Amino acid sequence: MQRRNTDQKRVVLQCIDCLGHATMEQVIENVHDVDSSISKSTIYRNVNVLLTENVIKKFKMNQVEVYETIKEKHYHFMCKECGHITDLNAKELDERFGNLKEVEGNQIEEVEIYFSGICKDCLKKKNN
Amino acid sequence: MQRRNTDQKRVVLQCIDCLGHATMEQVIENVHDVDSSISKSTIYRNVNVLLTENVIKKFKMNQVEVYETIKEKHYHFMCKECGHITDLNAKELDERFGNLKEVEGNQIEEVEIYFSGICKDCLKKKNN
DNA sequence: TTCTTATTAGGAATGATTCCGAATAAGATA
DNA sequence: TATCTTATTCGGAATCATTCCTAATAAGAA
Repeated sequence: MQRRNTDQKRVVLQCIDCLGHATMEQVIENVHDVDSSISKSTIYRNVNVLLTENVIKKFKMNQVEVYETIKEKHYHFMCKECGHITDLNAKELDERFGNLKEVEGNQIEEVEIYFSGICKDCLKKKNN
Repeated sequence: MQRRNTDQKRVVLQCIDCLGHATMEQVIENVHDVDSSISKSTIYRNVNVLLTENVIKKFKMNQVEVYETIKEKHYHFMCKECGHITDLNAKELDERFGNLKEVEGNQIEEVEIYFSGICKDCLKKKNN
């Protein structure tokens, strides 16, 4: 099937990209801020199209489903206080986690890691 | 609120326990095999009760939401060929992952790790 | 055994997501 | 540029998992 580029698809991608991390609810809200005539079904469809095109990806942590555009490899940290998700630089963590190829006879192809705790900013607030 | 033990709750827990890892669909099916008069809403409610009581936990990997009883700490490996989930012994992995307390200024309290790839059994089949 | 009230069955309500069909428009072709 | 094919859109209906509601039931304390 020949894919087409539409304004609607561009808006959906742009919203996910500039939000950084977004729930479906936030994507819909943001898209409607830009153009409220874009229907929900179009937003859902384009999110799925972008997922199958590997332009964005979806993950879930602490019960929250989140979309983001695919950039360099990194990990996620969610703050239990403020709920904010921050990207963690992959380098430092990859040295630790990246070279695991086999565990108990099973061949490992992917490792998903989600960190949670208290973020830098909330730690500061607590110490004041 | 004073919690009560009911047959329905016991059946729900027993089913999750002996299934090892179960989707909600599998839990419902299994509970109904034992006693088809237990209503869906009762199953859902008890699963949620067991979650808040920290008797079972829920996690999601590769788009599949799974329930299991809480036992010793371990990690999960999902096979991309057969879809089966196996537990990985925590010891070996904890030495590697367990002692990370801080990354980029954020205080880490929990680390969730999900492995996927090709399991022992599917590797064997491929090599035959 | 009695009494309080947490729990249940079962069906209705909810809400997120997908489906559908006629209208529109992307983009290939001449 | 005009024409044509068909992917995409809108928007409302359909779907489906989950939660809510209410009268009836039963756990477990007294």
